[in-house]
Amino acid sequence: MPAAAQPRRRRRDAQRSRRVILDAAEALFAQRGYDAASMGAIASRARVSSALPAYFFADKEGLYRAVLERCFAEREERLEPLADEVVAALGREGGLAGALRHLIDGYLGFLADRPDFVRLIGWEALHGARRLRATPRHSAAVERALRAALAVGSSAPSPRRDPDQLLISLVAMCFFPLEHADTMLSAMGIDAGDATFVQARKEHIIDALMRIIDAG
Amino acid sequence: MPAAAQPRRRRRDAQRSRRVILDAAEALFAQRGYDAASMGAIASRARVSSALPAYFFADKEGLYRAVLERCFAEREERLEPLADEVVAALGREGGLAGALRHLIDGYLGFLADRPDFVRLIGWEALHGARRLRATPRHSAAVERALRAALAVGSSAPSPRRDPDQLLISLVAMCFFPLEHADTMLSAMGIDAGDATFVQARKEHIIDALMRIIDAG
DNA sequence: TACTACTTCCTGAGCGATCAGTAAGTTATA
DNA sequence: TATAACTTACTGATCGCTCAGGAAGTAGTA
Repeated sequence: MPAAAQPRRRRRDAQRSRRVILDAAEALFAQRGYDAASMGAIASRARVSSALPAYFFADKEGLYRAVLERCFAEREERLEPLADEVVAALGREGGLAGALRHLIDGYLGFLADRPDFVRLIGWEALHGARRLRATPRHSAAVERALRAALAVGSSAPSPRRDPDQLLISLVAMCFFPLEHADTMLSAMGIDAGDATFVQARKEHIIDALMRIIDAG
Repeated sequence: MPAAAQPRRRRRDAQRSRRVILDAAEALFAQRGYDAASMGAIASRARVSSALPAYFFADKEGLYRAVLERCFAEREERLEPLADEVVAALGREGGLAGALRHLIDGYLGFLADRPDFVRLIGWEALHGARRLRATPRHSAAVERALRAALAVGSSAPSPRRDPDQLLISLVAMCFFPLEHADTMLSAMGIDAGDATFVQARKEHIIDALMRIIDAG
């Protein structure tokens, strides 16, 4: 038989199996949401039997939590160094403007690189963040960077320089177009993936934040 | 028999039945999402038999679409007059500032009055707005008001005055805190329903937009 | 008014499909 | 051989939907 269909029995490797299951689960949970992502579909995508996910992660709930934990851990790995860089940049010549640009650039870059993360957060928001409460979910990285930036600006406290409000607006301006690419942006005739739009969006956000902070 | 358990057969009323079914469906679709809102639960909440929703609306899909259509029609009823008022306010003494305040006030008021609408849009966004394409979904009201406001400001065209970018930021700043009350705001220790926060949020948005537009 | 014919509204029961979870069995590896 | 890795087969529950039929209302006719 020349090159017959080789069953190609794969070597047993629990770590690898866990990983491919987590990958498949992340993709399907992000794409379809918790309810619509069936264990069978996850197993099928991971090319394992339908019972293996439950073997490693106890049940669907456990698998979902493992996905969340891995996503949030990755967020920390990306945003914590970013915050350090932003704080460092505040002391250099570019000053506030350069630091703010680095912050927005890094944050938007993270969101663009991790669409699954954005979608998982979206599902969680609609589910009242019930499953989020069990996971370490507070990333103070962006907040830390923004507060540091505010500290070097004019020191006059003002309602519009309220760090909380500013942080919400920052995240909103970055997050919202990704969440609503198929609703609002599509209705406006905008392709959220278009490079020109993404660049214009970034410049708009940086400029807007500088003006709100009123630096200079 | 003194006041025995009266079955209280209710008078037949197709219009009323349609309405109570739509009300129940809207509440459950908004709360749980399309998949998790079962026809049985909807019927139960509407206090009708489990088969009546399908009798009136053909199937679950039809019921969902009817809910969406009613919600979007109500949005038009609220936002179109608002846009007219904003345009009218642009000509008066308050000028740009007053008009912008009226716009944000009205838009935030609508969103606060219709949490079901906000949540339904959220579910739709995550589902790729598949079911939204069939309904009239484009409300140009806010866009119309904003463009009119921009026209009376300084006429210099600038990237930061790009009406599209500005509209996205406006909606993002208003919408996002409502969508992510249980995720980001909760993680920040903020109660999104707190009156003080809501007021501060409104002032922040108005001030931010004025600064981005750079009027005066 | 009284009766019949017909339509619309509404219910309860049940069918087929899907899903999460489990238990028992099989194979690879140490 | 003992154990961990993995599969196959199965169960109970739930869901969307259909269907037969009954109750309520309407129109026509006398």
